[in-house]
Amino acid sequence: MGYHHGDLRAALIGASFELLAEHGLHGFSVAAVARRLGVSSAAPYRHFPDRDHLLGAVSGVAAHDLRAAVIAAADAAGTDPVDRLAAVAGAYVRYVTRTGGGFHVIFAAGLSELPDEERREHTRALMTTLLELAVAVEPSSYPEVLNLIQEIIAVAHGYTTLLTDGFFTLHNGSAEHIAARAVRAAGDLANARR
Amino acid sequence: MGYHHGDLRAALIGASFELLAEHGLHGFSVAAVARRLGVSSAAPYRHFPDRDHLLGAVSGVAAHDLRAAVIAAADAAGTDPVDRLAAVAGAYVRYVTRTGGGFHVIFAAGLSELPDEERREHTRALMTTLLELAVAVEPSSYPEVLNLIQEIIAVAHGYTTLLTDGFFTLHNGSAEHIAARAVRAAGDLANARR
DNA sequence: GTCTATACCGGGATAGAC
DNA sequence: GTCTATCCCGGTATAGAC
Repeated sequence: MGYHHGDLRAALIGASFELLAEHGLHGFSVAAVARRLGVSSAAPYRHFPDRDHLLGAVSGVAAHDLRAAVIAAADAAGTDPVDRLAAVAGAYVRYVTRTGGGFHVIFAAGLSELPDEERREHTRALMTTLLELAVAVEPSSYPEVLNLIQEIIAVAHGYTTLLTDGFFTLHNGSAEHIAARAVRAAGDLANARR
Repeated sequence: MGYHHGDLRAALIGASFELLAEHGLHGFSVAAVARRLGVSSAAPYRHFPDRDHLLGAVSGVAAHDLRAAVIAAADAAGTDPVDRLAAVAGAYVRYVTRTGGGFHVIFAAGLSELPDEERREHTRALMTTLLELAVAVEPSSYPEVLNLIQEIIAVAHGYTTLLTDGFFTLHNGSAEHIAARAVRAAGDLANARR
């Protein structure tokens, strides 16, 4: 076993993302993360009390980084509220296929019990940002705004999971291709609500 | 261990659906299926050579039953092609939340290697039915029709996985509620392509 | 702060009795 | 056709050495 020199805690989170991106939540395990870093299977437990706490830390980083990616994509899309909201779907597909940190990780079962205030704050900020982008399209009642953003999330998440599950053929199955189609579908949904 | 009298093969497939519906693909295992039926963990291997062959049989039944549910929902929706196509999303949400047999099972990794001709035929028939419903909305080029039905599937599958992952609150999270919202979103997508 | 070693568990799969 | 018994593997987690 190699001895890890440096910030093992951060390295564990980074390696967790690699595993999630390559093999999904199913392929994530404390043992596999340790193996990838060349440290013993006991080493992670010096930094995280158990599997869920490591996954919780990953979840917090994912919520934070996904929010940044969403904001960047919206700003790159210009000033039209529909374009900005539709860009969310593209950012989601790209971020999750690249890092594995989607809503199934951010809201993974068992994590809600963790009293991790920093993580809760990141997920809350992410949802607030998404709601703000939706309210710019349809500034009506809160339930309708929530409905709209959930529609956008559903189509983006659906495309992403179908892609990572190998549903699409190689020709139609690049992340860029699917991201573009998710943006188009999200734009259609947003326009229908305007 | 109880001794199973009757059609254990069929019982194994039925118990597999129960497990999938309750705990998802993650909670599916040959041992758990056997436990649920009160038979020994070795008994399933008299009917299926390994885990993937059992899952493959489940996949074939799911494709067949999902197609029937889709056809019934389309017919119940009337004659408007958009309504008929949108009904697909509702049928998908209802069928998968009830049985666990969604596209992630029908196209589960490893199953494509199985030379199960009956299963292949069921999945092919399902896709043909879906394409027929889509082509009635937009009878243009094949790529556009494929694109449309994949959009519908993405939004239906996205809503379903978010629902089973506990993303929605209890108030907004009943299967019927989500199914209705999937139908509305699918209708908007279909209308945008018409 | 990381290692080695270990206990425990659940799942996949097989051998041989009945 | 199903059972009991068993083996192997990988994952979670802990104890104690360094």
